[in-house]
This record gives sequence, C-alpha cells and structure tokens, in this order.
Amino acid sequence: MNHWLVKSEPVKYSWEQFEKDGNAVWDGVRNYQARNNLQAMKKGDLVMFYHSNEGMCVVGIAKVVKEFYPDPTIDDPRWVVVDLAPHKKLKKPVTLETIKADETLQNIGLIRQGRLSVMPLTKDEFDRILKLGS
DNA sequence: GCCAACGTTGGC
DNA sequence: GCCAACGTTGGC
Repeated sequence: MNHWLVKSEPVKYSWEQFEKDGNAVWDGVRNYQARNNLQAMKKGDLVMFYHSNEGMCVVGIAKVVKEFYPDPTIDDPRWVVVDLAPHKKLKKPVTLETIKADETLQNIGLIRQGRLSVMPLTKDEFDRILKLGS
C-alpha cells in the first residue's frame, strides 16, 4: 500500500466539509507532478489531508475509494481525479510547525516542495505523523 | 500583503 | 530548445 498527502485550502474545501460529504471527487489538479501522483494512487491507499494557508496542519486521513479517471470539471484529457472518502480524523492536528521541528520528517515533500499539492509519503513519514496526531 | 519558489508560456 | 516574463501557491 502507498501513502500520500493532499492539500486543500479549508476556505475552499475543508476536512469538516469532507466528513459531511462522506466522499469527494479530488478535482482541480493542474500540475503534472501532482497529476502523476494521482494516477499512481491505488484503491485503499491512505491519504493525509492537509489544510494549507489556514490551519497549516494535517487534520485527518482519507482513503482512495476510486482510482483515477478523467477530470469531469474540464474538457481536457490530460487531467484526472480520484475519489476519496474520510477514513479517520486525527485526535489532534499535526501542524506544519511540528512537522518542521521533527527530526524524522525533514525530507517530507511538504517541506521540500512547498507548492506541490499531491505528494507521496513514505510509510515511516506517514506513521510518524499518525503518531504525532494521536 | 509580501515574497520566495517554482511551474508555465511564448518569443526567438 | 533556451530563457525571460509572468502567474500561482502557500508560508510568514
């Protein structure tokens, strides 16, 4: 199983809304690297849900419920979406500050490539954040 | 609101 | 194919 992290600005789409909806079509990705990551997601993979700009913290874990297919919001075959469903909310959010301060998370994409909105995590990174959030 | 990082576009 | 200009993201 692979592990991922996606970002969302809570103003646009928050974890709370995601939980209320029960599932989400992860649309709007317009970056090739992020797109490639979406395409690599497999059903059942776990995905950290990060609030960018406001909050700046990992708030919960989602699960891939449907693998990639063409983005229905745009007439351009280059872009794809996946379907995500809430899996588990973290007991306490893990802030960017915490992640930056953690020795074992220095190589995380979140820090190294700040602007990427969909990125892979190693199992160690995933487990570490999970632990920090429980 | 500013700015650094970085991706994309378009002229040559 | 290079690179300058420009736009966007996201932390601060």
